[in-house]
Amino acid sequence: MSESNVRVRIAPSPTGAIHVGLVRSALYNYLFACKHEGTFVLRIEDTDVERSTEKSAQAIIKGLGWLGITFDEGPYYQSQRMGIYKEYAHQLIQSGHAYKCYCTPERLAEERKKAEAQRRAWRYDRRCLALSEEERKKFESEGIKPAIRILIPEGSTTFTDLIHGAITREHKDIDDFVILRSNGVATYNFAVVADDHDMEISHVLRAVEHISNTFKQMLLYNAFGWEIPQFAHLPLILGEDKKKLSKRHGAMSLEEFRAQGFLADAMVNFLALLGWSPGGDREIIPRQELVALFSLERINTSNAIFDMQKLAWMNGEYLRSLGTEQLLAAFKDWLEFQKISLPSEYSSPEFLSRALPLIAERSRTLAEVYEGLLPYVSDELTYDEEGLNKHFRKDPEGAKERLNLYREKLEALPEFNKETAEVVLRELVEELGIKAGLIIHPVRVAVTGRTVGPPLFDCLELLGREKVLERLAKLPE
RNA sequence: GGCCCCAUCGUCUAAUGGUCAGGACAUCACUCUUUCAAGGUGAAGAUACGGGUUCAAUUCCCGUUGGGGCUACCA
Repeated sequence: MSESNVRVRIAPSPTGAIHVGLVRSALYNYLFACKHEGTFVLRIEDTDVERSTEKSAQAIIKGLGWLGITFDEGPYYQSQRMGIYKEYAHQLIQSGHAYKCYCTPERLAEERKKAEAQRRAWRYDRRCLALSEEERKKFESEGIKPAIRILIPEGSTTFTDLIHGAITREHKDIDDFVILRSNGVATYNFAVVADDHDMEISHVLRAVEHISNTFKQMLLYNAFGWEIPQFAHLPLILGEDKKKLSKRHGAMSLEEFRAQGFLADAMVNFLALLGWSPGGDREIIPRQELVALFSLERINTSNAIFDMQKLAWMNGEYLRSLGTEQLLAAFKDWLEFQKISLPSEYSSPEFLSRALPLIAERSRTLAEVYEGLLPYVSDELTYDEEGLNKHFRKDPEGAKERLNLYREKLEALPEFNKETAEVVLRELVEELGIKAGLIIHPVRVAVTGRTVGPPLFDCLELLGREKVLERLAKLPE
């Protein structure tokens, strides 16, 4: 397969939230396709009619689109290819590679249970392989619909994984697995092979849990006489408890990350480095460079634990690197995603372009930016307990007096801005012969409710004189 | 149980048959500073264990242990 014919795919089941494992697989496929100017196909595995929804399929497209991961082809839907699978399955019976099985699920389950009790591996015993025409007729007349099983030949199968190297498995360890259920619906391994063949997939990049499926799938390719794609099995992403990521891990869906205010570029950068490295010490790598640097050979073999702390750090790096305009756009996008609207007087670019950079500088996520913005856009202040204790309750009268003096100076100012606000504060400090902190800290608590935030005089300017005077007059208890 | 995959600081990782085993996140200290961030400086912290091969192994081989995956008429 020449590199110009690279065709890759992801094949998610549309059954709920978008898992970061899927996102990472999608990203690697995407990077690989971009790098080789190949084609990236989306295939929706919706054969599980009970759980699959079109809404979920759309969410996958939208979510990956947010990250800038886009498809060249598809989505194809497996549910629309049922007839094809059926035809292929019968083709395999014709050629002697598959056979009908009338065994009841109950009998199979029982045999399996028995084997387990004896600590013995259970393989299908091929009871239906040598059925006579008569016996078959009898089952059919009883209304029993057969499943179709593949006939696994003797021997062993080896493939060269692009990440792990050669892997071998003995056929005696593989069951004559069902390819078409008695209800006529293809099983996963069968549909995957039919699809990957029909869609001319050249490289299958998927999670390492599929290694054992690979042998089954290769047996199917061989039975059809089809060309076998290359395989690369990606290491797993584990939760902080070192367990495979699952619903237990809570906030691990793409939507959740977005809701928490992570940036698409940071997510992409972080995920790219979780299981792959370009070598050397680089950490912050823009998208275009990821494409240029990406290679299968440098994908790691061992599983990786998802480190929220590092993601948060990286997101902060990206957040701080944003220009004012980009920051505004990202923030508005986030507000919209969260269905939050700011009071109209505070949603102007004029105000936000002054406020956001000050706050973003000390934030790691857009949710934190919003949190930091609250004192400036909301009429209600909640005072930080620690701040009250530290700056008011120790000496209530003194604090009140100092703040009143400062308030008077601000009120008398011919022009109110951060420079003049600082000048009069320095004056006052000089007059009283005290340290600046004795005024600065209580003022910050009085006007923002908090002990932390942007430099005080920036805060004052942002709030505007009216609001500052009002909040200084209404001191917290 | 059977089969398969994996193993460098707490975490993500780099590196080489000969290195003081490097970087980043997190942690701690110092610094900067009106607070908080950010920044700067520094500290602590890893080749799982046991055998080989070799002048030399973290690197190659085997085993042990540990972790993970699969073992369905789920995907």
